[in-house]
Amino acid sequence: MGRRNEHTREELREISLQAAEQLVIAHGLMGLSARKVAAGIGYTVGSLYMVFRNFDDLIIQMNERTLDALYEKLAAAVTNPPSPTAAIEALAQTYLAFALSETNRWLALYEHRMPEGQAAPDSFAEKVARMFELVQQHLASLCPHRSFEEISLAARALWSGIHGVCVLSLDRKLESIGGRTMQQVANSLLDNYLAGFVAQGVSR
Amino acid sequence: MGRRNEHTREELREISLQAAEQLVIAHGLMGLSARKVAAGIGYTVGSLYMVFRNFDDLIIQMNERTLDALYEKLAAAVTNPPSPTAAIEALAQTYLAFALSETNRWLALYEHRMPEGQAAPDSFAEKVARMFELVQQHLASLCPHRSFEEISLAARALWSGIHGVCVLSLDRKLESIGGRTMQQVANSLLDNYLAGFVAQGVSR
DNA sequence: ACCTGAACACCGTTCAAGT
DNA sequence: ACCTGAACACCGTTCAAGT
Repeated sequence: MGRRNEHTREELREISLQAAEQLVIAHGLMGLSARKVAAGIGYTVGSLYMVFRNFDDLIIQMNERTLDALYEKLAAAVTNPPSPTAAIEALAQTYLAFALSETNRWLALYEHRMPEGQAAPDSFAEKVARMFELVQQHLASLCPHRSFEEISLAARALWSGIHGVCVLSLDRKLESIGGRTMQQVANSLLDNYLAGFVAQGVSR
Repeated sequence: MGRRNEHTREELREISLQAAEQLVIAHGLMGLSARKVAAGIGYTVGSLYMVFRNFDDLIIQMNERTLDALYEKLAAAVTNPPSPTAAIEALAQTYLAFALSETNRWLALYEHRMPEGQAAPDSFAEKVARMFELVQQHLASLCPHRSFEEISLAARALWSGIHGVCVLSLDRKLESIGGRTMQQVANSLLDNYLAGFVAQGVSR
């Protein structure tokens, strides 16, 4: 057997990642397996290893696409913002909306963990950093007199906070009862933090 | 074979959960398997199903123990607090310290997901709610004139925020660079949020 | 009633063998 | 060079069979 050559390596990679995405969208990261991806594209499991180093590599590459899609939406949401505050609120709102509409793909971003010793590739870390800088940038516009240190700390705190709201809201297991929407909680976090941040110096 | 009767059902459950805990502490949730737990206690895999409905049930019960341990530390940290603000800061600090020292057990709490349709048992949700109420209680002391609605929203926002700081700090994959400690980021979140919350009305 | 051992249906990964 | 098919070492889960 062999030598079908219907697809180039790049095409094989492309349809594999598309198939993986569909499986995750439909059944979450737990519903994803190398064998199912292979079946979905009409190849044998073994052929995936021509294109991906291993299963984690496939997941990481799929997740990088999700990060790209998320970044596009975030960047689009803050082109020509009316004010720095509006920009930061738009970033938070867009992040929440993405987590809500693309839930399974978004969940897969942090459900997946690297094996014990290994770390995610630099390309992955860079895509995360790129999103983080978006927050930092508009926070710097809001408080031009603050030092880089202060801005980066605040950006990290806000970003972590909004992320935490998503995590706890979408994980039904950890979700504490009470009919709050993600948006309400996120707005509370954002507004009160920014009020404190603008009014007083950044803490200790 | 069979009828060894060395342990009662309750003892079997106990040593299984202890073995599971050890495996998670050593190698994370990914290093846990029913077969390894069985090997660790000197039984066959099948016998675990006398005590646990399935593998998820074992994990949930192990995680409930972690929640208990966490709750003990949180509750102990806020007996006779000098002030409501100090109490809230102590809760955050204790939560961070637990995540840092018991990292793999803490990570297992939210790395584990229920299968597609199922939800975690009520006992699990109750333990989460109990921790949440601790925050709510001391936030109410801080702002006695605020409505229950406002307090619960603020508690949820703060709790989510602190949780987000932990998540992003401990997940090496999503961690954005910058030499901030978890404590610094959490303090920024807490202090600025509380400053905003005390100063102005709770947002929109 | 308790526990085993084997079976079943799944995994990720490798690799000799075919074209 | 590409791809398969089978093998390997693992999974969670079930259950007839033994004591």
